[in-house]
Amino acid sequence: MVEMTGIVDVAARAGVSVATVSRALRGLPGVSDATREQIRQIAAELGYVASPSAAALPTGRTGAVAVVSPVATTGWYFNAVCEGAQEVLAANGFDVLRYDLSEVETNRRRVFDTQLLRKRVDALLLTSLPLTPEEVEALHAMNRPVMVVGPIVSGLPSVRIDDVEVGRMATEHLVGLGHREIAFAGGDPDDQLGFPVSPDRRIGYAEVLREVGVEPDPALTVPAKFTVEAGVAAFAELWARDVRPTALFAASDEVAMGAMHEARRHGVRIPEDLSVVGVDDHDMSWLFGLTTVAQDVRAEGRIAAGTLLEALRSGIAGETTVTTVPTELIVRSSTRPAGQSAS
Amino acid sequence: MVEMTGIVDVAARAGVSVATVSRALRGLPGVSDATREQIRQIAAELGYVASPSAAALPTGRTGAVAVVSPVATTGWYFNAVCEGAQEVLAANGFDVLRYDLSEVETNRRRVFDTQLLRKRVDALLLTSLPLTPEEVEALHAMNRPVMVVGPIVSGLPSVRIDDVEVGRMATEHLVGLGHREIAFAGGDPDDQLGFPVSPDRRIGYAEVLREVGVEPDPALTVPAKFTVEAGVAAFAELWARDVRPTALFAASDEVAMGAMHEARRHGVRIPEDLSVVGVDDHDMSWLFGLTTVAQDVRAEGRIAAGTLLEALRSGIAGETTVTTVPTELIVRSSTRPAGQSAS
DNA sequence: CTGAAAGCGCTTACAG
DNA sequence: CTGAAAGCGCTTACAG
Repeated sequence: MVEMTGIVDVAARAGVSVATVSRALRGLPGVSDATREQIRQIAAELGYVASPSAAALPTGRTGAVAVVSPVATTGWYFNAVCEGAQEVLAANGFDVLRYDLSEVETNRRRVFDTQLLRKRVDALLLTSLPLTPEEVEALHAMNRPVMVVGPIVSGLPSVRIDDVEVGRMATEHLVGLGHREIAFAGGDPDDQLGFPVSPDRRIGYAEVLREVGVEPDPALTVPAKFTVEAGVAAFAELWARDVRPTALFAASDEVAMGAMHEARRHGVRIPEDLSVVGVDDHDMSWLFGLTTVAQDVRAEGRIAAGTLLEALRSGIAGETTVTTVPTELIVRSSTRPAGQSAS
Repeated sequence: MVEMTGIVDVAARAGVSVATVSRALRGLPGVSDATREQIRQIAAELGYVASPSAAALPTGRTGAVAVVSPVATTGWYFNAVCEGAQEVLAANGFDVLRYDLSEVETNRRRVFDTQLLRKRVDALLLTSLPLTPEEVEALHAMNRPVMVVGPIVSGLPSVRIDDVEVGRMATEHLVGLGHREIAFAGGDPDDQLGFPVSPDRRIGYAEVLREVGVEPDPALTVPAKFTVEAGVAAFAELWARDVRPTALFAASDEVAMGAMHEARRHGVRIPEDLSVVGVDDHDMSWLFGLTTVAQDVRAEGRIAAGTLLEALRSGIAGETTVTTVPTELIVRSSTRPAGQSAS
């Protein structure tokens, strides 16, 4: 092992005890300004940095927070949350440990092994993760601040958007353009956990349709996870059902992108033959001219991280509050008034 | 602090010393099978997991590796590398700490503060990071395994693709289609560090052009960082120069996407008026029908992580070897023979 | 095969 | 304002 300057080196060089060095460097009271300044100088010269492992032992604080997300593949959304969180965490000297739950079984056990994670991080940030009641229980037992970004999870504080409202905004836009035969693509048929995001968006969609006197047609609803591939499959399914809606509300931009791609493959022009609205304002959505209900995912990550830091600082577990951040309709070129099929 | 079962609890319950528990659980020799099995059982019952911080102190091993990437914004590529790396790292029980170098000045200092990082992680994985000689020096001084994914960095082992060959493949494809006026978009004009990726791709491009008797025209080369926005700007620049190439080789798919978008805005049809080739096979490239020189970025991350684990396991610093992974041309609909402008 | 004990590098009452 | 000392939860020679 190469020389690693430790606290004793600094203490020796400064002619004080390690206790004083520890207090001085961490800004604790009870150190004269002169001494503190001198110690700082020496620490800087020596390039001394306290070992997080060593500091974690007596304090129980690791200086790290975990960001847990499902299936790495789903990509953009989770990375954006993580980027936002990481931004504020790093600025506050915290490390971030990323846990991706790809192989469902294995990794889930690992992540929610309270012992494991509790010894590793001071707080947890979960992104759009379906959780069982037992898992929520385990998280509480961890006795560490937890935030979830995405859905409301009973018993856990979260940062989210109003998904029903999202569904309303998208559908109102389409309805306002005169569309009445509007398909909905979203919802994971394999979801056993009642993950509410897509269902809520669908509720908003259904509400608005009924408000204009249209009963939502089950034949116009197709399931789709939050991926481009699911969007492709969703449109294919609609097409196979022989329904020909004039508009499509996709539960996410990625779903919308896939659906648009598949639609074009069938000779359906967008927006001439089909108007499409997505959700998220994915980084690439503007390239597709995609109209979307935008959310600031990175900001959500930042807010969640900030709340976590606050809880850590105050030592208070934090209320189980739900912070709802605003969304905004961004109209681009994938939507247009109904009945204008002839360009 | 809530009850955290520690090694003493397990030892007490098993009626053995903590030393034996430590050895048994880590699979070290010198423990009878019966004892080991019993200890395992008890540890499982109690949900005991060794504290990484506590274990790190005597061993100097944190069980974590850092994945360092520049500017979070550049997105896809770095996330893909990280996903690949994380996959193998997590499978081997390692945590991954992500460091994004967004605010250049500040974070760079932070990350390359050898003391800081050395006390935090056992190994380092750098993605496409321009490094100064001093930084390479600092990395060596850290005395920890380091791998870089992307460019060859003198003195550091890396996993990369043959960028000159990439340039050749893309250009040969276009030349083979009969194109001779081929633009190149790539290279960061602000780069002070001689980051070789784009320049190498350009070398391959120039080589192939010369081989068919065409002297590369400086007017057909425009700078572009690896972003969609840069691609937009690059095409705009070409357009402003009043050059009208029949094909464009973009240094990355994101650049290509931006360029295609801007081209269409100017009424340039793809591929009728302009053939476009990118590099990477970005997750979304197929949606654009983009012809590209594909690389398996996640695999590169996996390989780099595997090498790191091997170095950690063997204790050997590892050769400064360069692993070159293959690339493959994927032809889609953004390229077509020259001179077929009339559709 | 197993244990007692020192030590890893910090932090934190407790004294002074 | 400052220091001596115990302790955080492990690992690892060293004995036996």
